[in-house]
Amino acid sequence: MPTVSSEELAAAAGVNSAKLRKDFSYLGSYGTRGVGYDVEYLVYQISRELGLTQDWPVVIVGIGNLGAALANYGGFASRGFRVAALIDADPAMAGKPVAGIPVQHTDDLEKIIKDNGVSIGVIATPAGAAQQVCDRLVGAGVTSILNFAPTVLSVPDGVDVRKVDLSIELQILAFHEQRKAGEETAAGDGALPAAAPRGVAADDSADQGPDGDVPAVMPA
Amino acid sequence: MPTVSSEELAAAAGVNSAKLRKDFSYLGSYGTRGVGYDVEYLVYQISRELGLTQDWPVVIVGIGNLGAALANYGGFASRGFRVAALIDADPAMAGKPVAGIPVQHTDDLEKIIKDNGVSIGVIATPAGAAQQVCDRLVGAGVTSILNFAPTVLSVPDGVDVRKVDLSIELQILAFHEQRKAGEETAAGDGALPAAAPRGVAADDSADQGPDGDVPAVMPA
DNA sequence: ATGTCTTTGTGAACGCGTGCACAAAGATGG
DNA sequence: CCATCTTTGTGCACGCGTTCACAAAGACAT
Repeated sequence: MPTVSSEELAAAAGVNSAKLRKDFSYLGSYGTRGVGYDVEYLVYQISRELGLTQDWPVVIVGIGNLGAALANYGGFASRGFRVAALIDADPAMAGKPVAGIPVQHTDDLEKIIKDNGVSIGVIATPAGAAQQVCDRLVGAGVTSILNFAPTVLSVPDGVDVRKVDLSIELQILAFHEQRKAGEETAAGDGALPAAAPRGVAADDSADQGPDGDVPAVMPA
Repeated sequence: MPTVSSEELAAAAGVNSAKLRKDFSYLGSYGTRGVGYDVEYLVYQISRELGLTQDWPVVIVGIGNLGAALANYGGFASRGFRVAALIDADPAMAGKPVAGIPVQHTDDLEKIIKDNGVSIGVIATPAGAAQQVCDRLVGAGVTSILNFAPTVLSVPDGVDVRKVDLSIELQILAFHEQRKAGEETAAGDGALPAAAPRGVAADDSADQGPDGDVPAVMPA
């Protein structure tokens, strides 16, 4: 039986082994002391807990460049997601296949949602249409929404919304870039004391993920 | 002189006023006790600290659906970003305008970077090309990279990389979705004790952003 | 069966960010 | 010039997640 120890896994992932064991313990204990974790069972358990073993039908609304990019994105299928339908408000798009899936018109949104048992919707429309599309999705039974439009959506309780702002990551890079360059240029006219915010200047670890890394305060 | 108090700002943003004041204090103290913050100066200071007043030329490499979506994305300009060039490996793309900017061939990558003084690069290529493109960008002087390709890039010290995985947000939604549905279905065959991980079950606040919200452990 | 050795699972300590509460600062009015 | 009132700036305490460190559990050899 192939096994791995928490120590090996931790080294490979660059995290603390105790944290890893504690995380695993929340899934229930199925490691064997003195041996480690059964690889196959571990993969299965994590996959199941994360929902990777399920089939999640999703609809993408707004088939512009971004919507098309998402429809073509290969990373979804391997994570248990299946693009059940593409929806766009432009009648000229209707019937045209994108990523092998024919685009359907917004008029049929409710029917599409219900026929496919969709509970997750992706909004890739212009900002102006986002809230309206959101309302219709929720009305049709969608309870989780991934929003790429630059708008804060309001939804009833029980509906999850996650907003992805493509420029925020760039913003964070620019913020760090500015710090790199700012060392020699010193303060300009504003007389900033250049006090180091918590953790920002001391950011040595080369993580590649979205984490608390930059001051959170800033309106849209 | 128009002013705002930390209390007003906090109420509008839905955060704690003390946190807000403490955050502002890291930019240096320029509030007036008994009055509040000078709006105009506050906006200027935050904009400057976040790099919004600067002009950040960026290049986008890989003009597929995603690259085109990024090139067309309106949110960049208002944040101080300017798409200086689009680069693609396909000779058929060369010269063709996307979002009003002519696509240039990968062969000229180094020259383009240097001529435009670009320090931030966006990689929207297929996974296979990402590391190679990354190396060339870094070699040409780019010190910050936004990576949309599903690959962990290795870069020398001093170069920042942020990885955006479009499926992770969906994953998080699916995870919550599963919890919503899982309440009545109870445990399956795996005999999971359904112990509530820290903070996940107790997620009442309806935030819409990427924050520590889901277990971090999972290989790519 | 007994001892040793490896690795898990977890109680306890630590560190850090957030929120509370208050003293200091400055405006404003008498 | 002094009193009062508002709002900032910040020391301190609390809560939570991470890390340490070790006892318990099981495998494996003798």
